[in-house]
Amino acid sequence: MRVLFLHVDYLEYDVREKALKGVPDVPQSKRHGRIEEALVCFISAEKRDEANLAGVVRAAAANIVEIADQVRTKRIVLYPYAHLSSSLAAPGAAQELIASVEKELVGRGFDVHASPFGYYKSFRVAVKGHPLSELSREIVADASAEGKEDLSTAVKAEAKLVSHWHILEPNGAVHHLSIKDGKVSGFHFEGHDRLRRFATYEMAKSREAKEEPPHVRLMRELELVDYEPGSDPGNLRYYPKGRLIKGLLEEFVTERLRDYGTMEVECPVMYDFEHPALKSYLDRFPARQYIVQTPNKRTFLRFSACFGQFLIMKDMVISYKQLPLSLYELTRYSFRAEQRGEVVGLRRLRAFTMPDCHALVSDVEMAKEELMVRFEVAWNLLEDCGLSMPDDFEVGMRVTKAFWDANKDFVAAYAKRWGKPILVEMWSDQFFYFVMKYEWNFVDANDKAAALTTDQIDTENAERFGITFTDEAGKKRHPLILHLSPSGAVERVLYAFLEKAAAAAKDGKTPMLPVWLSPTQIRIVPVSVDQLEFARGLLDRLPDVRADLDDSDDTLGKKIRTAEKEWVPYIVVVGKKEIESGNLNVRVRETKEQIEMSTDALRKRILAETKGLPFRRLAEPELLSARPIFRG
RNA sequence: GCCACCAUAGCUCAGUCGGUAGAGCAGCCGCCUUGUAAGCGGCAGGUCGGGAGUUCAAUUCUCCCUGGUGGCUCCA
Repeated sequence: MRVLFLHVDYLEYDVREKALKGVPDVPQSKRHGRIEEALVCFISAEKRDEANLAGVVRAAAANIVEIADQVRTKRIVLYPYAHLSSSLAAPGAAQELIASVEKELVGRGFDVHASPFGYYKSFRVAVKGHPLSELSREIVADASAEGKEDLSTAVKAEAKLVSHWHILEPNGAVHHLSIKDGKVSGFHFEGHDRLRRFATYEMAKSREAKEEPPHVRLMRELELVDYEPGSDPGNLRYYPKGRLIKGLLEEFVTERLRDYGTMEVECPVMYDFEHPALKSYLDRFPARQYIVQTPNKRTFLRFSACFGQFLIMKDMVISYKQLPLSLYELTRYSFRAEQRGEVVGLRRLRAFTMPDCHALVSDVEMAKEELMVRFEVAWNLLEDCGLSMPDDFEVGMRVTKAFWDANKDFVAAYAKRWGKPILVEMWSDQFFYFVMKYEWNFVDANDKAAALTTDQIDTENAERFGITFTDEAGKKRHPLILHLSPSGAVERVLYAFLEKAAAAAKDGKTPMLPVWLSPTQIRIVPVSVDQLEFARGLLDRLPDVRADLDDSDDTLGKKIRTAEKEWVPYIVVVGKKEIESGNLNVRVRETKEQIEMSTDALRKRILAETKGLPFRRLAEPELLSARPIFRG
């Protein structure tokens, strides 16, 4: 069946003479019609429709309802129109079909007019002209039915996957969880409120009406990151201060991975859809990629560093003596065409920066051992960069039943090392390429969980990509692959810092970033212009920290306020007293106290606080008067 | 992707029952030269997100699009 849709101001027709013999006479009262504000459907029923009239009626009604909803009209005109197809259905079938569609639509509450079938008619029509006002569709019963069938095959397969939820305590105790009316039971969550919220988030998947996550306002107010309407949703712009913070995090994570002993590589961001090794990997997730048309092939943008590194690994010659062996890349970016409604702030992006480190191991024993080595790398990394371990996170561990049964000791040891109860999801079958994975989830004020650190034991991809190593016996074997993102997406680390600061502010504490990430570490504020020159001299004595100078002619109170709004951790006020004494009056954000110390003592204090962490100079000019505003 | 809501100055917002708009902050100029979160005065600043429709007239009403927010769905 073919349908031409017109959204009209009016349609007016006059019935002329019969086009088909044997159609019933039309009474004089029905020989003229005028319908206003309607969706007009010119319909041609086709030969193939006769095979499945009911299916076509259902599909047609669904299409018409969809478009009527879009143009927001309840009035529909069905206008038999034979000229859309060269393979028409028999008149009887066509008539029956249109009548059934009419009945179906009336049943759904639409105001339906059907113009007479089998007559020549003259008509006048006024089409609205907006983009949806003219559409044509080819409606096939089987196609829509088949489409549903395909979808449900995948859905069915996934539905077969049975999840069992548990809480695993550090002492090894296991508690089965169940959920009823959105309430999780089976474990006493006293003292573990965030774990309860995380478990509820994972199991119930339902959330109360909440507001915008606080980090979205903060990331813009602090002139760190912003939306970029000129790109695609989830592709952000970073202002100098945001780039500074992100760059420091990137350097830090990469440095820690090098210390761990990985080998850094760099891979393309786009890959050939038709590459045989990628095809089967991708087939399960066809809708999620960004597509790029190159001059001669269709490619997709990488969603992680996985296959870039796998493609290197499959060409490598590897001995068992070299295992465990790992490759690393900080992807800038990984691209995922996430659903529109899911993209928000720094929590869920379409382009994000992810450290990704894949290790080859010979067997499960080595996998478990190496996974815990990497556990410590990730733990120390997060702790040293300023997050609280394990307080700021909740573990979600996913295992197959087979892995759980065979490695109970290992899983229990993991919970013991973590030091507080963890959530375990157990799957009846291996549905994904891994037998075990864990994530460290940050649970924000809106009870949304975002996974940061994650590691997985992958049993499938070495074979899929043809990655091998030679074992002691001289035989080629497929290794297992660990997939570690030691910090998770760098953007999410910043998200966690901002959400943490917002939560602190809500508790009446002063929100701030760790000193090593603060865009300005020291703000020098002269009491009046008389101290400007002295203040400039101080900048020279603070070469290896981020110190800047408020040289505006605002009042002292105003300059303090400006610095506080920027979350500057140390504010130095210089007036006559300080010039005389040579000591500085330092306002410490964290403790809200004012202390007196020498310039060098302050410098050393900051160097001590940021020891072992990367340093970058100021992202903007050191004189505030020389700085543009990126966002009011 | 679906449903709902939102989009007015750089920022936060008010307003126009259809006759093209206003405040505070920020900016600029001037005065003040300041002791720990907003000194005073003046000036400038808007295709009221974009396109189309209705209308003598649209920022206002209608439709579409874009961007954002919440929920759903999703989350390798």
